[in-house]
Order: sequence, then structure tokens, then C-alpha cells
Amino acid sequence: MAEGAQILIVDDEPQIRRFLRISLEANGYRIHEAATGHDAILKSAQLRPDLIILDMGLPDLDGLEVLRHLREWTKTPVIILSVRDSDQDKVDALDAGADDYLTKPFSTDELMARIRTAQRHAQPQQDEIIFTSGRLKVDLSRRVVTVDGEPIKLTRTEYALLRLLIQHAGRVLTHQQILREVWGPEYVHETHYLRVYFAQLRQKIEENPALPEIIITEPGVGYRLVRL
Amino acid sequence: MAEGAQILIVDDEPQIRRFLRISLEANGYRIHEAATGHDAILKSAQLRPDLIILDMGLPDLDGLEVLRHLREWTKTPVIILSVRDSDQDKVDALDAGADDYLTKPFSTDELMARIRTAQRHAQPQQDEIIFTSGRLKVDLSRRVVTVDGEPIKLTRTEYALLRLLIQHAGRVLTHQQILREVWGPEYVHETHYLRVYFAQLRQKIEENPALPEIIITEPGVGYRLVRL
DNA sequence: CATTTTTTTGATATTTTTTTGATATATCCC
DNA sequence: GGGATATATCAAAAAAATATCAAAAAAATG
Repeated sequence: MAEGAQILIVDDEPQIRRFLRISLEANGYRIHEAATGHDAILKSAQLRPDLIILDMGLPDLDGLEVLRHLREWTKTPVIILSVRDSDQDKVDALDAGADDYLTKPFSTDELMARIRTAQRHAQPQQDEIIFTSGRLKVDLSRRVVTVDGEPIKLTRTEYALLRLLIQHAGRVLTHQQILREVWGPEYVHETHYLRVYFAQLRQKIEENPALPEIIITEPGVGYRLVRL
Repeated sequence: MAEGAQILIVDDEPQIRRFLRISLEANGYRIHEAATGHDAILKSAQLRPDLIILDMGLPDLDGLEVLRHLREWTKTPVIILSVRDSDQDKVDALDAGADDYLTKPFSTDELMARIRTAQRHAQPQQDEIIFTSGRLKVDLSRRVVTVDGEPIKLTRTEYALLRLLIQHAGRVLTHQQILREVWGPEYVHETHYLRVYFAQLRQKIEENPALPEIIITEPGVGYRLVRL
């Protein structure tokens, strides 16, 4: 991975993409390009690059949107490029899961060094884009859920809940953990929400919601998604 | 580590140390200070901080020297602070193993965000803690109990009881200790609970509950979980 | 701005767990 | 061995936790 690592460049300006491509290829990297946010997400899932260089100003989606989308299913290092130098922008990007934030203009040497640093931090790729458990299939990169091959519609909250369970598949998540992650820290005592939403999810996912096989209740503790 | 992480501040100027200390403590970090390179290396080894903030300009050793020294034996995240903004300085520091490089003056908010990012990178794979005794296996991090590979369902109280025994495996726990830990101080005389719950646990865990091999009764004293 | 969808709230049924009680079995001490 | 004490087991009643249904409120959609 050190030699010839694959990098996805996301920027809407062709001349910047060209400049970056040349610089990076000179350093032995293999380059892919995306000009829009949607294309960036698509190519990330298809190509599984080792690192992503993401410009904040994109025509269709906000760079932050793209980053949040990516972080729903992958930990691939992301280096943000931006013309904006405000604290808030940096803080938002870094807290959304960016690995580094460079303000334009930047030097090629610094970018190269920060790429090397980001690569050191890279955790062994083990993100599965498609999760399967019984008749349930979830494509995390496209946010598509199918049951026995049939597409299922989930509301925003239902999906957030399911995604959380998938990210911790096989492990028991406590009521507090779930409420904090999905609804926010101030909701940790609203256990009633769990009853309602788990019932709804099971209604859509389980063969027989009264005898759940995918989402298991651990009374007095929380819920658990069974692997495989 | 998330809450109250320990940070070592390395800077020769007392007013900067003071400023950083106040900012960081306000964010819940526990602070240590070093004024020289030698002191930094010494304190890093002694205190094992979770993160190091290292100023490049030190009276005795170059910041780079300190960093190289540290990287010989530890991967603790290091964030470099420097007045120098040249590419070469940044490249040298990052390639020597620094996790980030900030040029003075910098904003507190940005530093905090970059500290959080560095801490994310530090996270060593949360090692799974698995206890084994005969055919019993308890994954404490996932709260999953298996007997001969088969998952077993334990109620909240049964699990609390088992976990307590595991935490003191091999040693006898008195009735009072168990009741106080699992049910609370006001239950120390409800020894009947122990009979019922140990019977239930053995029913689920032991090959032959009448001849227990994992959970041993020490009559008149308490119970004991056998190691391995 | 009206319509549709989603979230929140409330009431009630069902399930699971905990507690309690009755009785059997084992252990200890003389 | 025998009486006393401690432990184990079984099954019920009571309590707590969970599931379900449906209406009201809020938010999103076009």
C-alpha cells in the first residue's frame, strides 16, 4: 500500500485536478478523479481508494455532506482542501471525521507529507459496504436496504438505528448508547422511543416480527443485531 | 481515555504553557508540563501521556530531536507547534512521525479539534476481553456468553453475577460481597437470592448442574469461579 | 399552503424477569 | 448417626420491562 497507493481526487476544477494528478503521480501514486460529490461517493465505494483528497466547494453537495456520507461506512483517510480558512470550517470538518485540513493555496511538499502522515494513520481496511444478516441486506454506501431482494423504505431515524446496529453487529448496544447515538445525549431516558422504533423496524425487516431473528432484545440491557 | 485524557505540554515559555494549560483543562484534559527537551523525554516515559503537544523551539534539544527520540519507543500522538511556517520544517516534522503541525499563532478551537482528530487516530483496536473456563466463554466487551460455542441468554442479574465472579476468578466471594455488588448494600441479608440465582446460572452453564465444575460452592463462606 | 410522511405521545397487552414461598437435599458438628 | 444448619431446586405470584396499536403533533414535501 505504501508504493502505488490509490488516491481519489475530488475537485470540480479540472485544472486543480490536473495539477494534483501530476504532482501525485510524480510521487508514485495511482490517481482517480471525481468532479462532483455524488461521483465522489460512488467512486469511493467502487474503487475503494487508500486515501481521498476532498475539496470543500463542490457544485452539487457540500464537502461536509460528502464527508459525513463517507464516514457512514468507511474510515479511509480524507484530507480536506478548502479556500476557507475560518476556525469553524476546520473544526466542523475535523469533527466530521476528516483526517487533515489544508487551506488553499498550499505547497505540494506539505500536501505530500500530510498524505504520508494520513497513510500512517490508516486502519486496516475492513469496512464492509454491504451488510447481510439472513434475508436482510444493507448497502451502506448507497443507503439501500433490501429484504429478500425487495427494496424497503426506511425513515431517516429507522435507518440511523439500523446503521448503528450494523456498525456494532454481534454486540449488545445498551438503551443509553442507542439513544445517545441516534437521538442525542439529551434523549438517554426516552426508552419509549426504542420500543416504538424497534417495533417498526422489525415490522419491515423480520419475517415474523413477534419472533425476531435479526434484531434480538436483551431485556434490561439493550438490543443486538445477529451476524450472518 | 476519551474523558480526562492526559496531555503533556512541552514548551519553554511559561506563559504559553500557562495559556495551553488553561485552555485544555477547560476542555476536561489533565495536563502535565515540560520546559526542556530532556524533561519532555523523561516525563513521556514516566507519565505515559495520551498525547503530547510539542513546541519546536526548545533551549536544549531541537523539537525534531525530541520527536525522533520519542518515536523510537512510542506511537503516542504528537502535535507540533512552531513559529516557523516553512514547508521544509513541516515536512521534516511530519516525516519524523509527528501527527500534526500547527503554526503559531493558532486558534484554540482549531487546536482542540486537531487534538480530537489525533486521539481518534491513536485508538488501538479495542482489544476484546474474553474469559474462558472449561466450556464457558464470556466476551465481556460484547456481553456475549457461549457454552460449547452455543450462545446463551442471561438475564441482567445473572450476567452481573457472572461478571462479578469472573472479575474475581479463582477467589472466593462471600455472600455479603456478592449481594452488595450485584443487588446493593441493603440486600446483604437476602441470601435466598443467591440460592435461586446460582441455581439458575448453573442450569445454563454447567454440564451437570448437580455436580458443578465451573461455579463452586464454599459452604458457609460463598462461591468461587474456577480458573481455566 | 395543503398534503403526505414522520415523529412523538399515550394507552394497553404481552412477555420476561425478579421476588417470594415451599420443599428437598446436602453438609457439618457432636 | 442424628439433629441442626446450610444449600439446592421447583414453581407461584408480583413486578418490571417490552411490544403493539393508534392518535396527535410536528416536520417534510411538492
